Amino acid sequence: MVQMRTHTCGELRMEHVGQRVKLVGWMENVREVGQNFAFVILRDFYGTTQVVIENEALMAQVKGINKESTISVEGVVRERDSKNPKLPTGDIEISPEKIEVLGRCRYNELPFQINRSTEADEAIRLKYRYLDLRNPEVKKNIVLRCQVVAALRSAMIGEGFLEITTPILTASSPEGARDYLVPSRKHPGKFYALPQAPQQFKQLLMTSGFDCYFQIAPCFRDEDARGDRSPGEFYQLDMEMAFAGQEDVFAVLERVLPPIFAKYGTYNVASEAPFRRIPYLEAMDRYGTDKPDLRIDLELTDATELLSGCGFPPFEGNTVKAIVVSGFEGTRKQIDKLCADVEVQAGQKAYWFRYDENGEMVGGIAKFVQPIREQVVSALGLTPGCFVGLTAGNLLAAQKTAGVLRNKLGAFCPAHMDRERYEFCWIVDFPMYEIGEESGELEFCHNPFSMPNGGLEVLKKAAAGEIDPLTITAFQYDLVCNGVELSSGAVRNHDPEIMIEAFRLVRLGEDDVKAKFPAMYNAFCYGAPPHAGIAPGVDRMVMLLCGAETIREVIPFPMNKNAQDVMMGAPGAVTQAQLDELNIAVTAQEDEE
RNA sequence: GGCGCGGUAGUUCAGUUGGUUAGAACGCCGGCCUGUCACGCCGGAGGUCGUGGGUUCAAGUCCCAUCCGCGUCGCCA
Repeated sequence: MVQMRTHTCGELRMEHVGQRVKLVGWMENVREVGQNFAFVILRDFYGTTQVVIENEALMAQVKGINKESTISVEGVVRERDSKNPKLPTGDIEISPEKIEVLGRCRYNELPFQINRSTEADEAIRLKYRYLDLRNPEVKKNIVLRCQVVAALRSAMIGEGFLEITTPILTASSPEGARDYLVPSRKHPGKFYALPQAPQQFKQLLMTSGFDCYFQIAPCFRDEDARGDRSPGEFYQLDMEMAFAGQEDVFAVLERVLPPIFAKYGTYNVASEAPFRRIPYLEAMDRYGTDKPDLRIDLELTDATELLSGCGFPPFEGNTVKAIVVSGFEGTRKQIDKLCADVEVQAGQKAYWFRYDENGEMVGGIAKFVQPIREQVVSALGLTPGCFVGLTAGNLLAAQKTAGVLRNKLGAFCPAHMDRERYEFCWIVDFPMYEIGEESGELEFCHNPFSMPNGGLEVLKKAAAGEIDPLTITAFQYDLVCNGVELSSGAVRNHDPEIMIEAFRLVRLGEDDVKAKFPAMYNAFCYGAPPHAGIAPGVDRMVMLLCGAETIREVIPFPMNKNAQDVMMGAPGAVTQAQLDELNIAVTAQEDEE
């Protein structure tokens, strides 16, 4: 068989000069620099190689080929007259004898220029994703993703974990996000659901006696998108360990992640084990969020006692949080922009004043703090040149708004944020219960599978009214890196008795537990091991590693914000015959374009 | 669903208090050019200003409605 190529476009060097070679690739560019004299740039996955055209026949042929056609070039490698040190193959070029078109590009005008695709509108990039991905800059994120996934697999296997796949077609789960449903042909009126996570399956694997499980698992949730949340589907490094607790899970990821972040990351500094553990309440208090960016050295100060009575109406009777920024250099315009951004993102206003070089309170709400200047200076520890950002509201609103303000201030002040690093932390001790905003009643704060700290005893005390159920914490934890929530995990509740007691506090009985999670409840009645796990998001991890602005840059074929694949035309209409077979009647229809 | 920003040439954008024929860069087409590498120079084609109404002598520009995209909040056990 005749070889299609002898080399790739990235590998020819001076040592190959004189060899006869055959290259294939996309015709990226033609630079005509004289009559019957041109340079053709050939690109494949591995790189680019220059082909020099020096006679009338080949010139005529090349001029008849649209850019981005695939071609094969057969010729001799020779040293360049003028070398290009910027290119790995910049010392050589191909003097062709034969050029053949393999796949003609029928259009001389593309939707966007390949090497500038990242500048084009994202909707067009997604529609022509196969062209967008030809751009080496775009492609490299996907390549990185493959490398990271391979490294994660190899590290987890090295830790003694087994990769086990779990079903994609499964049962709808009553808790959590909205499910993607799949109709059942053989069972009219019944539906499968795509898993929101392999949660129940991995716990069943533990009950089956597999000791350490992991999976690069696809997860499906029908919820709206965000910059860091792809609609529809995403991947998790899902893992679970039997006869293990919180610290065992932490130890595994503390061994697995830092080397991968150090090797594949944009920044090569990553936190070392053990990562900082921050209780949930402390994180909210000091950073105003449960996913703090620890690269920012600013913290929240409570200024309620100091300022709620200062006469500024929004502070009256509210919690007030302050962020003191030393050495602040920002113009009035920049401060206004910052506060406006906070308001858009947090939905609440931020206020400010400055303690200037002359020891005067200036700007923003300065006139309210001027009368109590000395108390303010000593309580907040102000030094001349300090900026003070302020938020107010009920405790949670003041904290959350301050959390947003803290991130903006960090981004604005390089002196207070060393970007070039990966800062990990564990957020621990999440509350088990909360008062639901709509119901006004006690509800599970995160998920009902977590083991309460204190076990059965603490739940019974709460049921008896001896303690406030809101003070119960769960063995539930988040892994956070640079302000991004990488994953949630928990020590699971493996004891049916404790499970029933936990549900009883939210007014659900044993029957409800059995009805909602039949497989797990039944399985746990046959002797379950204590177990714990976690599931870091693969997409978000890769996003952090390559410094991408949106999660779509690390997904080969992402959907748009409205959960549509405009390239494939999904979701799309189906035939009446298909619907009939599934016993499905469509009651409303979107207008077709 | 709420709020914010945006939609003008193939692409990215500019377009003044409403006022002549809606511009630029890149791309495309043609010509010149024998060492380019973001090649260069000259010329050319290319527009339902998202869509529909309205105000006006006159609308890319002002008003109303609507569609689409992105961000954000809700949502994401």
